[in-house]
Amino acid sequence: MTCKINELHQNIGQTVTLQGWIYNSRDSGKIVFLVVRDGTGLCQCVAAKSPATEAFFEQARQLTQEAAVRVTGVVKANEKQIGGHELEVTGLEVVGESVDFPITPKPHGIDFLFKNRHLHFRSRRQWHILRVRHAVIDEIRSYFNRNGFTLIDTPIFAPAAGEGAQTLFQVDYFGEPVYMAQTGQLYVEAACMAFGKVYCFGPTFRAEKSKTRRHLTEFWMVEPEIAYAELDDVINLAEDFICAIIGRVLRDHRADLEFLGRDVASLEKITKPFNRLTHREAADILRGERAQELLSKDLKAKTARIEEIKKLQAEKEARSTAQGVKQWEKDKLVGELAEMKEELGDLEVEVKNIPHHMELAKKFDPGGDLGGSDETIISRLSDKPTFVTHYPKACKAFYMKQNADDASRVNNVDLLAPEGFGEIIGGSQREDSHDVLLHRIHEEGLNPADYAWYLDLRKYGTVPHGGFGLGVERTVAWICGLKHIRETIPFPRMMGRFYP
RNA sequence: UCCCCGAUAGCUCAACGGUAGAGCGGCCGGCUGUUAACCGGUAGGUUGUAGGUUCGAAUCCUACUCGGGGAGCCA
Repeated sequence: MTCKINELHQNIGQTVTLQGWIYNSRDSGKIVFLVVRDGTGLCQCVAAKSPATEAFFEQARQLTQEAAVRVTGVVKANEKQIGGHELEVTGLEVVGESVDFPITPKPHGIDFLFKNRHLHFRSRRQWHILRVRHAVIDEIRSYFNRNGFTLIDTPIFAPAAGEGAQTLFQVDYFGEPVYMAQTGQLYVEAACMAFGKVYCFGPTFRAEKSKTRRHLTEFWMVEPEIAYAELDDVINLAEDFICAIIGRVLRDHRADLEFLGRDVASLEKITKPFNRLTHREAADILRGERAQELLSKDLKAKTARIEEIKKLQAEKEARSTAQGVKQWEKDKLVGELAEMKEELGDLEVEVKNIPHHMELAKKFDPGGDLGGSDETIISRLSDKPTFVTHYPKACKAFYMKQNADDASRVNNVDLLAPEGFGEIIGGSQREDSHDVLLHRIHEEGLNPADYAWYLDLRKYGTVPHGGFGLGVERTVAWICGLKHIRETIPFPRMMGRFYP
């Protein structure tokens, strides 16, 4: 009987066959330990040399990393092992050999791992992350589906430049220039006038020349849009939606988060209501004492941590080269030293940047956009996500609804994830007045002819409406507590990386 | 577009301007409870590319390529 590793607990004492790949193997001459993975988990399979195992024992001893195997054996409960089980092997079939699998259980560099991404996500950490991604995407779809939204797929080839044309990938479309979509928003606006509540969900493309831990050139975005809605409705939807996603991951993927070392308690604090600040209030915070205090406290903590690491480094380095220390301990120390070196590098960059960020915050222009460091400051002030609303019109897109009380501001919202993870949602109420919208198109120097169909929406029964976009990878990075977004997508596309 | 850092064996890294090394992985051998197993042996290199300085360059200088991080911009 074939069986998946995550079903082993139902089969204790039974003889089952696992179909999988060798994750790691060890042998001591007369006993072989095979760690097998099958996509649902890991299981250690043990074969001791005996007349019963004679037929396959030598073969088992020579199995290499990632060889494909069918392993038959008796399921034993064993609390000490991964998953709490062990398989006592009674039969083995090699389905596919594996020669010189490049990714070993030892540390590798990022460049190497992502050049081998097609093999990299067989490893445990990546497997846990991509399972969380799956759950996040599944919850996104089911949240909207159970709340009366209709899925509207929007085109990837888009005719005109929406906003900043420099950030669009241009494609030759039978001799005409078209652009890879960087949002489906204009189209879902049309669709919500037909269906009331809609969402689109797919890949979007940005040609931003950004080489940072928060950027991909191809990423997935979900964009709900609702008719008869004002800014508060958009915010309430976003808040409820984020809680649903977090709740789902906490319910079904706690073990994945724990493997990743995520502080689950901080995710449990993500409950309604989130913080709400206007851009003006955010500006006051940034320019005030609170931001400076936060940053100088941060600076002190990080400087102290650097000293601590340096001390530890010296100790571990001495121990790792000392006489009579076992090789396994040296290996462990080398690994720890590599991690410390990385943390130290990060900390040094941050410590270098903090004074600059303090300056930026102090001099923050209340009429300008929030920069990356400003977002980080705001998002560190609380355990909960923070909505920042009513940005200056000048730094936002033409389609955002002009505020009724202050024409220099728009009814928009960004959601900043806590712990410094930054912006994961951008949204707004849309401009529903034909004349104001047309005026804004002119103001931005855009060609009204390109937006004729979009302006039509304001001519035939225009209503207040709005929506937002949520970046899937940034959300997954936040939930998993990852510092780099590239691990959250199976095949990342970044500046200078499009293989495999 | 700008700033900082890096490139040495398949991988992760060492090497004062003076003969290029270790660990892992591979291969061979040993070991009946291993957890990144361990022990012994073995193969493996045009030091990213092109110039320059020098008696002598992995090491110093210049340019380029590629990668990492950050600014701007953004989800």
